[in-house]
Amino acid sequence: MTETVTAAGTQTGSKSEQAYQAVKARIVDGTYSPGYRLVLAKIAEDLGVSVVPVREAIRRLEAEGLVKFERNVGATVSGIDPTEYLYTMQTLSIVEGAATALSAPLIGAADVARARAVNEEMRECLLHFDPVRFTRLNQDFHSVLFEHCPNPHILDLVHRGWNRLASLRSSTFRFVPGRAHDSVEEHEALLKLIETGADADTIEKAARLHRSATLDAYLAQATPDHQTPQQ
Amino acid sequence: MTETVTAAGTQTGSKSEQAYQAVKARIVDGTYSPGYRLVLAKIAEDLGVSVVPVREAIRRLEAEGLVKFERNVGATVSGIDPTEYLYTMQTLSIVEGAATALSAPLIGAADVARARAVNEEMRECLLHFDPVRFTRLNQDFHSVLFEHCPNPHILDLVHRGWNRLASLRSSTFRFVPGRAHDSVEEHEALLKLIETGADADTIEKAARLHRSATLDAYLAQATPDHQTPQQ
DNA sequence: GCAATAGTTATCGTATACGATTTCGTACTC
DNA sequence: GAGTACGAAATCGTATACGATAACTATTGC
Repeated sequence: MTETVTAAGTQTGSKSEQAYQAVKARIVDGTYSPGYRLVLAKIAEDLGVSVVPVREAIRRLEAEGLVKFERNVGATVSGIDPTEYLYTMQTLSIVEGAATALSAPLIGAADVARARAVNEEMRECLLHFDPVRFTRLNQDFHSVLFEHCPNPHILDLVHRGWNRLASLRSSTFRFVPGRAHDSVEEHEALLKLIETGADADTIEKAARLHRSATLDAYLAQATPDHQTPQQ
Repeated sequence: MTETVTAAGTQTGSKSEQAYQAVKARIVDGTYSPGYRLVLAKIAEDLGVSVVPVREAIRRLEAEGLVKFERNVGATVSGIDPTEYLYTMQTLSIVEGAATALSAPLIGAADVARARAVNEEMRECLLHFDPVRFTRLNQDFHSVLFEHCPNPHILDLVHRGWNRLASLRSSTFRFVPGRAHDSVEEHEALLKLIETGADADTIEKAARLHRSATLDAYLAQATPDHQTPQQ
């Protein structure tokens, strides 16, 4: 559950799929960092397949926003500049909010207990802080909440956003010290809302704010003062 | 503005792009209706290109949900069964709500006037009802609202949803008589909210309900009575 | 007459090959 | 010495070819 976030159903076994998984994994785990030039022939050789399936894989990754493809030039791992980051986080805020609200009525006591256990692990993790582990736990926490999501389309959008963020190696938690602590508290508050059967609107708003707060924290440290980053 | 809804930047000129546009157009305009079997070699011949770019185009369409692709079997135009329709409309409700709320502060008096003009055209269209024209005007109306949307990702999600729905030939308006009338009134109410500078929450909620109401109308006629269509 | 199986056909998946385009380096001119 | 033009190398885009897989059909046995 902790590794690469895989989305919808994909056929296994095909070289194309194999290439897709391989390249995606390398992007998400940071082997190919933003700006890395993806040369079809080179990747094909590395994976022991021809260029055709590799090309197909790259275009799939492009559709997911992990890769930027330019005609007759080639593909590069798409970094997320501040503007893109803002777009992605804003979108995530919306779809995560919706996913949480839709899932909430289907989350049982056992699920809440699991999520709380993960969150307590995160709380402990705050002491001798490890951003990588913290980020992974954070994803686990939300995965528990979302696993009952009744709308697979929305869930898919959430996963895409996560992969997008993962391609940035640097977790926001690393840069904004207080954020990790706040995050744990927000998780607990969210669980309380779910337990008490709060209405969908309240839960959605809380879930949105949880993501927005991370975005705000990022913006606060990224843009020293007055200047708004975009629009 | 009224034709196929095109999304983000795509390279022109390539055979692959050409195939993508051609097949997409045929799906959206109904030449290839849901369930239609898309044979790569046949399409390639029709378009005067080889199968490779066609294959690439098909897979792009698959990523957008317009086509269903099965390994070693082939591609078919993906119809939307009631469940898929529900997922799509629910997702649209959310992203359109967000898109409207985000756009609202950027919509000027001139834009409102244009939107209102379109809406009045829709109102007239109610008299001698033409579902196709009505649907197109409906899209125009919302396009005016969204053209200032500051987040291209969200706008893209809206467009994808629209294309998905377009692949169903049958507009909801055709099946649920009262819906078209209500829709026009909801548009006007939405414009009033935007004009008066209502807060984002209010606008978002109104925009969501606008879409949800269409979904509810569909469900009401699709499932005669008690039975919930899914989950 | 029906079911199971073997053979055939249609279609996909991938490899290889080559033309097209871009990029980079070098030489030449001003 | 700087800028431009030419050429070579790298890489992409697409066509063609062939092996692999699944769907279809006919035949055989019960």
